Amino acid sequence: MRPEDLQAVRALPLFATMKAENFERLMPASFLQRFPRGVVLIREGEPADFLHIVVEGAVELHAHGMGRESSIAVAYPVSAFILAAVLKDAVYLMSGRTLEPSRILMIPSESIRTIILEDPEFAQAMVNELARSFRFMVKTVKNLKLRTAVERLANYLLRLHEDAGRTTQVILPFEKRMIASLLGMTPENLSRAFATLKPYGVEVDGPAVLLTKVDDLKRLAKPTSLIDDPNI
Amino acid sequence: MRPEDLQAVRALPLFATMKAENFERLMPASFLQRFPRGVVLIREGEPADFLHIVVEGAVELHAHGMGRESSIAVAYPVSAFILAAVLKDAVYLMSGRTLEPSRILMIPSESIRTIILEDPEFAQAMVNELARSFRFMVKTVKNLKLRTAVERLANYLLRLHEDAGRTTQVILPFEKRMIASLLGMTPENLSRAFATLKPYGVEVDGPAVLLTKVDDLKRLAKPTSLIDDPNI
DNA sequence: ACTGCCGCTTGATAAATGTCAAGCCTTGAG
DNA sequence: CTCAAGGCTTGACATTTATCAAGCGGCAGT
Repeated sequence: MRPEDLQAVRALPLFATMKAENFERLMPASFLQRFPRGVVLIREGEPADFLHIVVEGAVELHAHGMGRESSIAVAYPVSAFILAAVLKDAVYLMSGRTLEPSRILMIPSESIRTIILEDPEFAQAMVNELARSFRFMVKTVKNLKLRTAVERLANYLLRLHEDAGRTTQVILPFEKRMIASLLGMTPENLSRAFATLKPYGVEVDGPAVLLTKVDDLKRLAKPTSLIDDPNI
Repeated sequence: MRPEDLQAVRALPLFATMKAENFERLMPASFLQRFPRGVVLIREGEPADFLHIVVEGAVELHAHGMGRESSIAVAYPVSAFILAAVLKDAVYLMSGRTLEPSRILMIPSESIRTIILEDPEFAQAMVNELARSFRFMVKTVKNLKLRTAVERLANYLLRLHEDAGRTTQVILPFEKRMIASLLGMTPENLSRAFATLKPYGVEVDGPAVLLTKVDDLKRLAKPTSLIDDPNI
């Protein structure tokens, strides 16, 4: 790995607190690699030989079953994905595919499991990442079980709106079929959900969406921090 | 806490590996308490002041929203619930209610967060529990997004069948409306799902269910270890 | 510029799921 | 024993969501 990359990795929250000697041990066996868009990094069912960390870009986590496929989440910098599989020395439960050209840090699982036992600060960083991931999944389940498709879309748009600084226009970060899959519906149903939201001030033009009646939309969506706030 | 209880707690996987001195520090501030059935132990949105561990009995974890309610999981001995909230010093994302008379060990969150930094073995135990919980939630999401209600019920029955030692008869562990909520459907829909499974050898008599054509049921349910095996 | 592909939308229809209401059966209290 | 309450089931119906098919429109490659 190049010196400047090493320095950048060392600055990541996951590695900033660990002991220097352990960082020295971890890195030589690791790779920081660039991937183009659309590369499958991991496949569900395979043993978790490496911990993957998104340093740059974005990775879609998705799963298969019953002849269907569904997106579960999108991992952004800087977060580890499939950390739980690595720590349990188990197989991946999800597949991972780059959504954009990305830089991925790959660390041998074995090293992670060794050092986590010896470095409390590193263990603490791993615990934080795991806890964050767990809570994200709980929110995902609540979103799926308590809301209809239209409600999920409305809340998703409101979240984009918040993240964009409450501008009137938000830009959908992915293709619509990807958003449909993330929200647990078919692309056709997403189109119809957008149509349903028109009276609530949602105007779609390709990847751009205007939210002209945010208050009305909120009354419909009933956002709650216990589902929609990524920082809680 | 009584001496024999202390001993039992010390033997739990979560505490068996930690240093004796840290165990001594943890316990005095903790309670091991009996609760009757139906007691609300924690409420979503409240700050996570205590880590709760089910020592005996069972606890339903459920969530509210949009005027609806849904069961997310059931915690059995010996597992911690809401561990992530404690570690992040955040609010609970789920409510917890005893399903049976239960013994619950309550440990101040503050102590957990302190000792996890000092005791690598304890941190490791926490990491294991967190990783297990995370993977459970991933499987829950896959179950919800990839399967229909009938398929979820079929797989649930097959799991009970496995757990019971592949006997022809399985006993539903909860009231049907609770199972319906866990599986993400209404009680009415659960009744109809049972009826749909009749041609696949599923005969219901109150809480007892006969599985007379397990192979047929499996062909319908298509169980996969990546969703249905709790130990993977 | 043409053209084929692909993502998206729309319509028609089907399937899945939820809602409301009624009735059955068990259970527990009086 | 009687009876009320609650859990469960069933029927009728409404709503939500998926499926299938067609067509639109932008975009990349020839």
